Amino acid sequence: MENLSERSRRVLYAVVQSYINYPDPVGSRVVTKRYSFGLSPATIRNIMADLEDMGFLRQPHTSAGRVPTDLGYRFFVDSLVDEGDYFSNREILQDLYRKLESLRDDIESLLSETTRNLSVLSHYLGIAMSPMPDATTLEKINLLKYKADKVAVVLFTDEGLMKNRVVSLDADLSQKDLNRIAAYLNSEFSGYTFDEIRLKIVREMSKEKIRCDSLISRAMKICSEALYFPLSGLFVSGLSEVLELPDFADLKKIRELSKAIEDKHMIIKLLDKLSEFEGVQVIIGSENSMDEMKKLSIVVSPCKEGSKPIGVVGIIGPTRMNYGKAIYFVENTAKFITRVLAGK
Amino acid sequence: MENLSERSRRVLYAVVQSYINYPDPVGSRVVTKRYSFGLSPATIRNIMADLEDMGFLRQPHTSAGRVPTDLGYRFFVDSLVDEGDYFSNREILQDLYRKLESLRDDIESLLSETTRNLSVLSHYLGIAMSPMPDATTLEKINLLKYKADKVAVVLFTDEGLMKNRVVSLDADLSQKDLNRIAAYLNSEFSGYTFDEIRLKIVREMSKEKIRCDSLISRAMKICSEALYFPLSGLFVSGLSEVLELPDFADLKKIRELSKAIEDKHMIIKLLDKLSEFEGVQVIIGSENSMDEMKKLSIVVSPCKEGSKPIGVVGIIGPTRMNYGKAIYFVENTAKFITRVLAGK
DNA sequence: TATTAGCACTTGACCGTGGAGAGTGCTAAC
DNA sequence: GTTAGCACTCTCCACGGTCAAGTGCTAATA
Repeated sequence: MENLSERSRRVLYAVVQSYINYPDPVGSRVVTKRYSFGLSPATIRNIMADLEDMGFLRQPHTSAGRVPTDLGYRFFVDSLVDEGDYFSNREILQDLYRKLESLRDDIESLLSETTRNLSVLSHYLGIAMSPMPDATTLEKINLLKYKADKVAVVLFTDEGLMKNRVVSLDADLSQKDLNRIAAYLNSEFSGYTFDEIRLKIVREMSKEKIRCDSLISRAMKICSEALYFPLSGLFVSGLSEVLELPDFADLKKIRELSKAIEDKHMIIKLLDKLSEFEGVQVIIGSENSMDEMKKLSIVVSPCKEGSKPIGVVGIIGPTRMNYGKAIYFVENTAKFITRVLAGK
Repeated sequence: MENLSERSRRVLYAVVQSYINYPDPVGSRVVTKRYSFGLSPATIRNIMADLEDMGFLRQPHTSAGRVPTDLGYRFFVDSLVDEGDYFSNREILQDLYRKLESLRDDIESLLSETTRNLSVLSHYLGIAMSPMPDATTLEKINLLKYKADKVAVVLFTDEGLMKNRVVSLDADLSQKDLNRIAAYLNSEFSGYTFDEIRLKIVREMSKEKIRCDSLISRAMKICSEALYFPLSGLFVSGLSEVLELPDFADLKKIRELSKAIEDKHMIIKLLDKLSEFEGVQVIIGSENSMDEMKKLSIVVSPCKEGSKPIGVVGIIGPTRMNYGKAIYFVENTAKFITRVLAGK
């Protein structure tokens, strides 16, 4: 990448730019016309041939123009300087954030509305994930009696998230009993991550088999059931937006896409991995290790409170994506969510 | 419909049956071959022409076979007697229900897994909706202190549903205060539907302006905020299943479909209307008043406890749907959900 | 009178052809 | 090093002709 001449860079940049704006392979003529180089098409052709040899461009077929490879996009994204030509969007975003702010106490709605809005603005898929329960720490646990043999377990996490589950009991405990159990659980588990708590429970339970203190073992049982969360909260929206793009004009690609976004486990795994890093990240096509995503690009940013991840927002689209815009939206939205969740 | 001869009925039935199994327009020949009438194709042609005049069939183009109209499907569905040739599915369903039973305490997961399974079994879209909060009645309300200025409101409804919301306060109330407020709210609102409660709140609040008892007005404020639910829980899944069908082979239809299922409000409105009725209902194509659904069919059944709706499950697919199978699945699944939620 | 055989007709699907257009690589000239 | 010119390649699309399916109609038949 370093051995690219300034001129070659500019050509590559122009090709990517043009292809992002118009979904047609770009030929040497349009490069000279749309981007005023002082060069003839023939010269550009030579440069483009070089860029192809280096793996930045490719030709769909012999007599077509060139299209960026994933490597080409990578170069483009890396050399993308924030040009700030999205100021026109700034006000739209501000407006949007004002509206979303009212959902600050309902993280599920907040994220789901956020993805919807991200998808409408960007015309790609909007995604968001609330933090993985495993990595978050328990602040407080409450037990509420509910019907004769059921108890509602309400969990508060340190980042303002609330989870709840109903657990069936094998006996009819009074609210007083439950309060005692809750107090015990709080003294044992408060401040630990859910992962740690699960471990502790396993250890305790094996001990309990011997001592068989019914209150404690009951407490453990309730807790271990309550900690079973089927899925982290994942929100994806904007399929109909994406279907309007020429990139998904044929049935095969649509099927791939729909399979990809139905496989929530895969996306969660992916986002979870990405949530550890700092700032906006761009994963382009084949850079992605997940097979289903090898023809898509992802722009994500974790929302962090200090160094602790408290969620992820992002955009999924074709590799031919307007990365500048996507990064701008994701970056600002992540900041907004961080502010709302952590803030005040 | 009554003036149809037995013979015509049989032909119509055969056409629908054949078209449901093979997505090609059916001609007079296949009717005679696949369904052993003692008649020649020519005779069948005459009958089919009559059926077309009566609006049960139509021709995609002059030299193609016939395809049922929505009216044709309607006839088919209405004269569908439960033939019980789905016994082979009975065991699959039993297995499935056994697995789902473990989710009995988590209505969200239960419904979401149910739709996923319905879609895989039927190859259509599986849908489910938890009851509309408006029509359900409050059993108990709990307030839990959470951070300095926030309170978690946990609502139990009579049908085993639990909803919760975090509400911000303008003052730092102790848990004791909250308990008093909760007790007051329970005494006032327990046993009423959320709709009624909303009304009562509005009335109370206007009175309170004058009397200005701060506890009560605070209670009302908390309650009214907590009662704002953004959406009833709607679950739709199986898009990738549906995309395999020949009925959604072209881009335009896929776009329509994806728009339709992204418009959750529309579906909720629709299901809500349908949840009032008894038993399995089939809405075929243009019978549906919603524009987005005019090319789709819906098979739904409410889950009821006594006369009170506690949810809806169903299937959405093309009008060329295997209605027998769909009805069988929906009927049994609705019974299962009813049993799980109401039961025991 | 109801049914059927026969036939002409219509239509969409399929397939090869051929021209237009776009874009290339190469060569030779500047 | 750059560029004009040119032959070449490839896709796209419109055209036309054949094929098969299925129809409606008419006349013959039971």
